[in-house]
Amino acid sequence: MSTSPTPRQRRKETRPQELLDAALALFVEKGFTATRSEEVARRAGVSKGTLYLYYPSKEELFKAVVRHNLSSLIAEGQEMVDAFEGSTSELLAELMTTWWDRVGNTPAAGIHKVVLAEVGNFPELAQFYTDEVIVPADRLFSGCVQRGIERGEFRPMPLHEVAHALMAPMIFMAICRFSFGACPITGGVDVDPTSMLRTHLDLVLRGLEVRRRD
Amino acid sequence: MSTSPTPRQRRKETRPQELLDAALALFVEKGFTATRSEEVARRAGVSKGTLYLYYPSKEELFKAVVRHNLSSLIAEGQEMVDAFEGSTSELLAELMTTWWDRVGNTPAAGIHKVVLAEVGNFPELAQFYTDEVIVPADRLFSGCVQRGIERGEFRPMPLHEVAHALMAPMIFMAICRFSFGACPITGGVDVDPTSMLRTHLDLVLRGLEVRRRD
Amino acid sequence: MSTSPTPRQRRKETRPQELLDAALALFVEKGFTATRSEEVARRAGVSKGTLYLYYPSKEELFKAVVRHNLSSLIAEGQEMVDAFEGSTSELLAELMTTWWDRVGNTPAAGIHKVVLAEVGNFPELAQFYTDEVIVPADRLFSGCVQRGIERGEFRPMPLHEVAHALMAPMIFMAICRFSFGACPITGGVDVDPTSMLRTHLDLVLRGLEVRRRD
Amino acid sequence: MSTSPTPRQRRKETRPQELLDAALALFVEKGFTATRSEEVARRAGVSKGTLYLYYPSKEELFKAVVRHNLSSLIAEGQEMVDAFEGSTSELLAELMTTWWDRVGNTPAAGIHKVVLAEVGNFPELAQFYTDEVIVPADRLFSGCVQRGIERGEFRPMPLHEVAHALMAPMIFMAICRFSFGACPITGGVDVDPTSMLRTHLDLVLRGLEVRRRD
DNA sequence: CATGAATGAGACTTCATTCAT
DNA sequence: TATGAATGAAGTCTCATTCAT
Repeated sequence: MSTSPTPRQRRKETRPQELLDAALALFVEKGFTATRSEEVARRAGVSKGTLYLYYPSKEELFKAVVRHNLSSLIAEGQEMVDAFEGSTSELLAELMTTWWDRVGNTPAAGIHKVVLAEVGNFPELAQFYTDEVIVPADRLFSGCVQRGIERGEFRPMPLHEVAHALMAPMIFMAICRFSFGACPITGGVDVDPTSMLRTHLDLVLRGLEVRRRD
Repeated sequence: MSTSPTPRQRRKETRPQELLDAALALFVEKGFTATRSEEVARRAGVSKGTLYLYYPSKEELFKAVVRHNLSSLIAEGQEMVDAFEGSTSELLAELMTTWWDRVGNTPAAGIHKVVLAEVGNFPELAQFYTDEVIVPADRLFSGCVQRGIERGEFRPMPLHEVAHALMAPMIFMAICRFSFGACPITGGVDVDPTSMLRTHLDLVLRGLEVRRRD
Repeated sequence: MSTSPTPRQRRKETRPQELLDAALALFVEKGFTATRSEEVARRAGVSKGTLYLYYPSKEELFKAVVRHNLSSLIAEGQEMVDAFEGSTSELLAELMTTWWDRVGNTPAAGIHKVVLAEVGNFPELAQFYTDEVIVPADRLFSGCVQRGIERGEFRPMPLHEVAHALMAPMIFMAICRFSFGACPITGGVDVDPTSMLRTHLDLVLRGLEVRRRD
Repeated sequence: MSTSPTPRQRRKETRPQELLDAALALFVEKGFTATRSEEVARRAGVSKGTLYLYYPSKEELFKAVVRHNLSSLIAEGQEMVDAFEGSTSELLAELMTTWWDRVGNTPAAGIHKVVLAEVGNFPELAQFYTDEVIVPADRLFSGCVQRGIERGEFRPMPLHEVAHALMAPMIFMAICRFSFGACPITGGVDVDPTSMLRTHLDLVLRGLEVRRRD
C-alpha cells in the first residue's frame, strides 16, 4: 500500500531543485562573491551544512545553476532551428522571441551578468562557461545566419560578428534590468523590452536582407 | 635587518592621477568589491594610508574614476555632435569609431562591466552613475538618431530603443574582452573588434536608412 | 610545524556567560574603545568569529554586559526596599552595604567608569544606560530618602540631591580603585573601602536625621 | 619706536596657550585616546606638525594640560586655607564653593573624567597625576578637616575618608555633566549643581559638627 | 542525512608620528 | 619655525568552509 510520501521524504527529492532556485535568485541579485552561502541555504529552507552536502563549494553550486538553467535551453534552441522550415528572417525572429521569453525575461538571463563580472576572478568558471554556453550559443546563432546566406536571403556577412550583433543588445538589455532595475533610481533611461526587441529585429533583419531591386 | 627606509616622496600634484589610473586598472580587472584598497595604493606606489588622504572611501574613489574617465568624454562627444555638418550616417559612424578608440578599446570601457555587475549592491553608486553617465550618453546618441530622422535620412523609429541598439553591441563586446579576454580560455569565440564595428555599423545604418526607391 | 588542531568545543549554553564575564573584565580594565573584541574572545577561550555569533557588535556586547550585571541587581534592591520594615537609617545602611558587596566591590562597579568616560562618544549607549541604570537607581535611592522624610526620621531635603550625595562617594571610590588601583603607583592616597563606607554612612545619616532635642 | 607686534609674532608667544586650550576642550569632550592630535592642532589654528614642535607626544601634551589647569589651582587653594581665620565650616564651604567656580564648573573638571577612565592604559600618566594632583589635593582637604578637629569644631573622624566624602560627590557630579550632559538624552535624572552643592554641604557639615548639647 | 557552532584569514578604515620642503 | 604628505600598525567585522553531534 503506497501512502503519499512524508514531507521529509518528498523534500529529499526536491532539495537540489530548491537549492538551485535559491542560488540562481541570489547570484543574479547580488553576484557570485556577494552571495553568502548561508543565505542560499536559508532561502531554500535548509541549513548551511546541508548545502555543502549537495554541492561541495560555492563554485560547484554555480556550475550546477548554469547547467540547469542554460545548457538545456540552448539544446532546445538547436533542435528548433534544425526543424525549422520557413524563411531565415522568420527563424531569427522566432528564435529571439523565444529566447526573450525563456531566458531574457527570466532570472536565468542574470547569469550572464554574473559571469561577465566575476569570471575574471574565477578562471575555472571562465573555461566552464565558455564550453557550456558561449560556444554552443554562438554555434546556434551563427548557424542561422549561415543558413540565411546560403539560401540567398541574407547578404554575405561575417558570421560571428553578426551573431554577436544579434544577441548583444538583447543580452545587454536583460543585464541592465537586473542591475539598475533593482535600484530605485530616479530619472534613469527606461526602455521597454518588447518595443526594444521589435525595433532591434526590424533594424537588423532589414540590415541583413538582400535588397530585391538594388 | 634594517630595510631601506621608504622614500616618502611628496607628489601632491600627480598623486590623484596615479591613484585614479591604478584604481581604474584594478576595478576593471577584478571588480569593485574584489579590489582591495591596499592593492590600489601599492600599484600607485604609495601606502594604504595615502590613498585615504586623497579619497575618503573606496566608493568615492570609484566615483572619481568614473568622472575622470567617462564624464569628460561624453561632454566632448556632445560638442563634436553639435558641430558636425555632414550626413547623420557619417556622424554616427564617426561617433562610434571615436567612442571605440577613446573608450571601448581602453580600460575605461571596463567601468561599464563593474557598474552593471555591482551597482545593485551599492545603491548610491547606481544613482551617481545614472546621473553622470547613462542619462548624458543616452541624450547624446538618441539626439543623433533624432537628427537623422528630422533631416529625412532615417526612417522614423523609437529614439531610445535605437540608441540602445547602437551602443549595446559595442559596449557588450568591450565588456566581454575584459571578462573572458583576461582568462586563458581555450576554444572561445573570438570576434575581432574592428571587424565587429564595421559589421555592426553596416547592419544598423542600412537598417536605419530610408530606402530611396522603395 | 603542525600545531594541535583547535578543539572546537560546542557549548552554546555556557558561551554567553563566559563571553560576558570576559567582556566585563576587559571593559573595566581597559575601557570600551581600548578593549579589542579579539581579546574578549580569546579570554573566553573562543575565536574572534564566535564572539560575533553571540553579539552582533561590540556595542551590543556592552549592553548585554550592563543588563547582566546591573539591571537585575537594581531590581533586587527595589524588592529589598519594598519589603523592609525597620528604620530608614537602617534601610539605607543595609542598602549601601549590600551595594558595596554586590557591586562596588566587584568588577560590575567598573562599568560606571566606562560609561562615564566614553558614553559621550557613543550616544546610543548613553540613552541605553540612562534608561536601564540611572533612572531606576535614582528611583531606588530617592525613594528611600522620601520614606525617611515621610516617616519623620529625616529632615525634609531635596530627594535627588540627597540620593546623589549618598551614592556618589561610593561609586567614586569604586571607580578610583579600578583606575589607579590597577597601576603600581607609589605614594598614592589609599582609602580603605570598609572604613570609607562606615565614615560616609556615619556622616550622611547623621546629616539627615532630625535632631531630637533641637 | 615699538610698533605693535605683527600677527605672526604675537601668535608665537600665545601658541602654547592656544594649544593647551584646544587640547583641554577636546580631551574633556572625547577622552584622551579618542582625541586626534590633528583635531587639537586644527582647533588651535595650526598644522599637525606644529603641535609636535611644542609637545613631543600626545602624552606630554596631556601632562601640560594637567599642569596648566590643575596644579596651580591647588597651590592657590592651599594658600587660601593657610591664611583663613574663620571657622572650619566656613572654610570648607568657602573652599568647596571656590572649587566649584574655578574647577568643577569649568572644563578643567573634565580632566578627572579622562584620568579616571584611561589612566589604566597609560601607567606613566597615573604616576604623574598622583604626584601632581591627587596627593596635593588630599593634603589640602584632609588638612582642613584636621584643623576642624583640632579646634574642637568637628568630631574626630578619619581624615582621608572624610576628605574623600567631601570631594567625591562634587567631582562625580562634574564628571557626570561632561558625560551625559553632552548627549541629548531624554528622561535622565537632572540635578542642579548649585542645589547639589548646598545640600551636600548642609549634610556633611552637619554630620561633621560636634553637637553642642549631646 | 541534517544541523549550526566554530574557525580564522582577510577587508576597510583610522590616526599617532615622521620628515622633506 | 611651520607645514602637511606620507606611513603602517591596529582595530572591527564578514563569511566560506569544517565538523562534532
